[in-house]
Parts: sequence; C-alpha cells; structure tokens
Amino acid sequence: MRLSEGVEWGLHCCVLLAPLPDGAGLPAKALAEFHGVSESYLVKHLKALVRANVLTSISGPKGGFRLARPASQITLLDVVQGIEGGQPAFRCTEIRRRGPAALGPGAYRLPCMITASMLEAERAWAAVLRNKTLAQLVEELTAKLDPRAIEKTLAWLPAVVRI
Amino acid sequence: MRLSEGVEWGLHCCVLLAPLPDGAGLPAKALAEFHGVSESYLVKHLKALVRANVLTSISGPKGGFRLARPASQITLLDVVQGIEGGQPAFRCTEIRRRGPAALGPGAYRLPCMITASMLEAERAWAAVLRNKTLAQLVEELTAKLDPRAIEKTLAWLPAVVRI
DNA sequence: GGAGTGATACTCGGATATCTGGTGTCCGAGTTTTCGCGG
DNA sequence: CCGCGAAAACTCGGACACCAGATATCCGAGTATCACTCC
Repeated sequence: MRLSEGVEWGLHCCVLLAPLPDGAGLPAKALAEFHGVSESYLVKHLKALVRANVLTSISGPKGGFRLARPASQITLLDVVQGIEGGQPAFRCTEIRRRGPAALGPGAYRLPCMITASMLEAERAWAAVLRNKTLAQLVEELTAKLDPRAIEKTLAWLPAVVRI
Repeated sequence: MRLSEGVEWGLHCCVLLAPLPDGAGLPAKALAEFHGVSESYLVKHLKALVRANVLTSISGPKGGFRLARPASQITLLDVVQGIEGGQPAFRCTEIRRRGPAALGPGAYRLPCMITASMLEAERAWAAVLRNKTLAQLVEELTAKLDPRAIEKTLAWLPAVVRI
C-alpha cells in the first residue's frame, strides 16, 4: 500500500494557500518553486484538486490557484481523496465465488466479511482525516514551526501572490 | 492508494486455515484451487506470510502451509503487513526542506506536521485491524455464511488436508 | 516376511518475464496585460 | 492627453513518453513416500 507522492504535494500546497487573505492565490509556478518540485507534474495534481472542488483555478496573467472554500471547511480527507480518488484501498474481487465451494450467483447477497473488516479500517482512517480541517492543521503548524521559516515565507510571498 | 490483491488472497487463505484442527494445514495447490487463483503467484504471498511468522511451511509430500500460531493470536494487521510490508502508506519526502523558505539541516528536528496527521490516520487504520483476530473473523464469518458453502467446504477438505 | 535402499513424486523456494499505473514532460487553448497608434 | 486595438506574455488544460512496482510464471532444492530387492 502506498499513497501517491502527489498527496504530499497537494497537502503542502493547500497549507501554503490556506493562510493567504481571502480570495488570494498562487500560480503553479510559485507553488512548485516553493516546494522544489516539478511544475508540470504539480499542475497535474492541482488540476485534480480543482475537479474535486478543493481548489479554484484562474487562467491568464495574474491567474493561479486558490482554495475553493474557507480553510475551515476543507478537510484533509477532501485533499487526499481529491488526488487519490475516492476508491477504497482494499478491493474485493469476490474470490469466494470461485473454486469448488462456490454457490450460485444468488447466494452472495451479504457482503464478504473480510471486505467488511478491511473497509471498517479504512473508515477509521478516513474519519481521522475528515476530522481535521486545513485551518486546524495550519494553526498547529504555525505554532510549532520555526519562526525563521515563517519569516522567510512572508518575505517570499509578496512577489508571487495573486489578487 | 491501493492494497495488493495478495492481501485479499492471504486473508482468505488464513480464514480457511484457521478452523482446521491443531497442526493441520493445506498445500498451496489446494489453497489456490479453492479460491480459483494462480498457484504460482499465491505461493509468493504465502511465502511472505511465512517470513512474517504468520504461517509455517513444510516441504515435501504431505507438506503445506499452516498457521504459525493459534488463530486467536493472529490479527488481521499481522496478515496485511506480512504481505504489504510494514512501511507506511504516506511517505514524507521532506519537501519542506526545499525551496526558498528552507532552513539549514539542523532546523528540522520536529517531524513534519502534515506527516504526523497522515500517520495518525494510519495508526487508526492499523488499530482496527490489530483489534480483530483471525479467530474472531472466522466466528463472525461462520455465523453469517451460507450453510451450503460450509457443507461444500467440509466435503472438499478431507481430500486435501494435511496431517 | 521384514528391513534396507534407491528412485520417485510431490512440495516449497527463489530467480526470471510481463504489464498496469504512477511519474514526468511537452505543447496547445484561453485570458489578461501591455504597448503602440490614432484621434 | 485619452481611448481603442492588436499583439504578446503568461496562465491553465489535456495528450503523450517513461519507469517502478505489482502481477504472473517457470524451473530448481529438499523431503517423505513408495516400491523393489536382498537377507
């Protein structure tokens, strides 16, 4: 099991966008530069977040990406699922229906118990992420972050921030 | 994010092995036939479970795989991690250390808060799986399973069970 | 008839191909800005 | 000096290569069984 690297990128970008003034955003080029990652590939993930209604994109000069909603209304689950897609990690292929002990197709109205257990675990995973908003995460982060990092970020922002 | 198909196979195999009498096992060929999957590939996953100390393997005729411990002492997490490996799904690449706001290497003694949140979710996921043993799962399963399926399985077992 | 021994058949084990999905990149569509020109 | 217009530059958006890891398979190592032979 492995989460896409894009999840990390997307989360960091959202954390950077969250504290900006209302309506402000950043172009992909700036987001990529700030995190030291490929711009082309980052756009791919940001685009996914736009489709998931987590970000909003604006074209043209002075364009960029910004949060689609207030940071207090975006959960980590929204971001993770926006990039990874909502599909569950465990996917039942119904192997119980094959082999010598298999019954007719009508016999399997109850879901596979193994799948039920695995999905229960995933629900617990999702619950933790759904319980934490971007606003909370940013608050925790700024409290523990090195002041010099905040200072450097604030010094860098004005040249690239949009609107 | 996606779990390997082998996790499903491994869990089903363990569920089939758990109710067998003490010390009894099944050869990979039988396990593969019962679930209608490739034997060669199934062995690869069973081998991983042997390395993880979930199963024990015996070579030669009358050989096969059996649980390494009582079913009440094997958790679903043991099986899942035995096949997937214990690595976390979210892997922090420390992109916070790159880019214009980066500080010196010594400034990052505290773990990345984003990673902390993601790992907290994974711990919740693991806790659910750790909290359910094979014995519990088998009990739930037999209670809800179609009696005809159990009957068919019991009719098929004697010809392939070992020791 | 019984014990020993060799061959055999069956099992697991690791090394080896194939293929899907994540990773990475490029070029095109759209929009705002900006510069130049004319009034 | 002001307004209009066209070109340009910058942005996002989707289509196209590349690579790691999962998927799938084969052949070799090891062992209990079995049959045969000899005592």
